[in-house]
Amino acid sequence: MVTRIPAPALRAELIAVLVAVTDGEPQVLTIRDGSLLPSGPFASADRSLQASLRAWVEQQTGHPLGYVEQLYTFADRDRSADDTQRRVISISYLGLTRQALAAGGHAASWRSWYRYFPWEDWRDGAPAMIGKLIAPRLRAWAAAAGTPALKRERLQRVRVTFGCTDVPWNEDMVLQRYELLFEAGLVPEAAGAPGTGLPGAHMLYDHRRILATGIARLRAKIKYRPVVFELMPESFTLLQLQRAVEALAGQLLHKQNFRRLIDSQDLVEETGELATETGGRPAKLFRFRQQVLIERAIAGSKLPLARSA
Amino acid sequence: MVTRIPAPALRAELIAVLVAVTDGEPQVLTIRDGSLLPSGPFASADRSLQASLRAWVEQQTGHPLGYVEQLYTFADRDRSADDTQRRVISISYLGLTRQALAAGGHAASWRSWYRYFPWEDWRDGAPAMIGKLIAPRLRAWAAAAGTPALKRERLQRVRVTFGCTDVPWNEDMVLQRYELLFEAGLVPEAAGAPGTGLPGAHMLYDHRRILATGIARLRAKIKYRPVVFELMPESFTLLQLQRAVEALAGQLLHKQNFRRLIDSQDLVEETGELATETGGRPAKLFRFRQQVLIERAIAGSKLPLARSA
DNA sequence: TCATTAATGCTCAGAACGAGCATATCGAGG
DNA sequence: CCTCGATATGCTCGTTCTGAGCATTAATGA
Repeated sequence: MVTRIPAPALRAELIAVLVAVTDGEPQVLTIRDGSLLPSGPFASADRSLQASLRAWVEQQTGHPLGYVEQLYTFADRDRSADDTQRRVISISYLGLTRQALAAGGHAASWRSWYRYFPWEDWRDGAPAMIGKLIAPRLRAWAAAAGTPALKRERLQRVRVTFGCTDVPWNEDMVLQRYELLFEAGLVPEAAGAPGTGLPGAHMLYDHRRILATGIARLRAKIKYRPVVFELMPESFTLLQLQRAVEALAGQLLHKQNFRRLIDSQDLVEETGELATETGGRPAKLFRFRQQVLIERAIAGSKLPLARSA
Repeated sequence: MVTRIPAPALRAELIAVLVAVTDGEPQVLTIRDGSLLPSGPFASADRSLQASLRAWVEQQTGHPLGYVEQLYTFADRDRSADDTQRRVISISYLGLTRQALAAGGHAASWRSWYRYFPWEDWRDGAPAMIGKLIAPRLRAWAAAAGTPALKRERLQRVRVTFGCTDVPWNEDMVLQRYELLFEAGLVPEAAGAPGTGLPGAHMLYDHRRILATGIARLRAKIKYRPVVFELMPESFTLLQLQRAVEALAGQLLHKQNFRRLIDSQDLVEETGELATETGGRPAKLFRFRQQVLIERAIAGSKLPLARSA
């Protein structure tokens, strides 16, 4: 069972989905004009994977990473083909950071993640493109299935992932939706499908899939772990906090319920100061109670979803 | 940013946490007299990681893997030290299988996972060892802290992870508990801590930690995904299903509420037959409605926890 | 027949949640 | 000064979810 045959040589690379929220937009760090996620070799020196990622990101972007979480590991044939098809193990991470700075070094830049997944942004209601473009094409793809059984299954999947009819929209299924589009040949990344004019920028290799994985993970996580605060400045108003959550979830929340939930969980405390920026009545400023991270490793910053504002 | 420096050679290994439930006991596949999880090299051939794992497990154990999910990837110095400290990337997986068979090949054997984590089994109430052995030692460790602040933080962590006093027991924190014991030097795996007589079998390297990760993941998962069924035979009674969930969660459930939940979710359908084995009134047999996996990728087989039977 | 073991049906109270109404406070513009 | 626009904040209501317990039914075996 423990076969200690020396396996063929591999190399490992780290791929990062770095997220920030600025001005109510969820941003992701990209390179090469937005066509790639930042990635680097695993510096075998003596660091762990995570430390290696941290060091490398901080060196590149110039500011510290808050929360870091492993996303997924996969192994493909080496894409750079520098060798004779050496295997590369890609280990992807999700990282949250407080501010989208100028992004130090080279050609790195922050982009709204809805640039890559415009259909995921429901903050202004259901995006028209779903009903007008995506759904028809997906149905056409389903209709083109070989057998009736396969056709039914495809339709089912379209219904479940893209909702719209009887099934409600589920903001967590980012990856499933992307994979469905991929399978249906509706994204340029799919082999033999030269970009069928669907809105949304694509990426090279499978980087858009990795981004989808990161978004999905983050959207799921904010519901039961207080990770949003990793993306907030030191002090903030409850509305800013709500806007950040909404940006990530791609959905608007019911303001009063959001507040009820936040303070029923003792997640924040008043700083005593007020913010007097935006038109209306000044809002109290809050800060995250770091304590809760120790008090309960569970926490749970669930977010109350609503249909409209 | 995309530095294409050929990284030093590595090797990759797959480590599996294979779980089955037999006779109401959660079992995990081990080798070497229970001291290791099964692991194998990543066959670089042309398979993906997951396919590689599947093939290798099925070849070794002789029966198919149901559900497979990646756990975690980490990189340590090569433990086997076959080379000059070549790095090894360990990719761990959680796999669910239907029956704990004789476990084909070599010295593989199934063991109850509570053999390694006896304090995690609360089906007969709070294990006495927690109050009598674990808690006192952890408190002693906390008391030995350098500064008062550190001491308070340690006590806090003990309270949160092991519950008992005001904080209720949380069955998901398997990993946190193990790591706490590790940090406190109460498990033989910790360097310089030659087994301080705590109950629970240990494993070599970090395999017990990996097992803890797998258990934690599975305990969390059964609450929102219908994965229990991967562990059940074709048809089963509701009580058998409940016992399986209880075995995994390490907690007893309220029978009526469990049933209410199960059928409110349309997870199962009657086969029409009855089971007439155990003493009492014969129970209806059910089977899992495979349909739900397509109907809603969400599903959610939450489990209602209760204090007692 | 009766004790035992389960399966099953039903109720109830409290918590959680979605949704909406109403009021309070600010700045800016007439 | 007063009103409007914009936001903060307080409170209520009905529904659903959930934990917990009571009661009844249906089989087996001594």
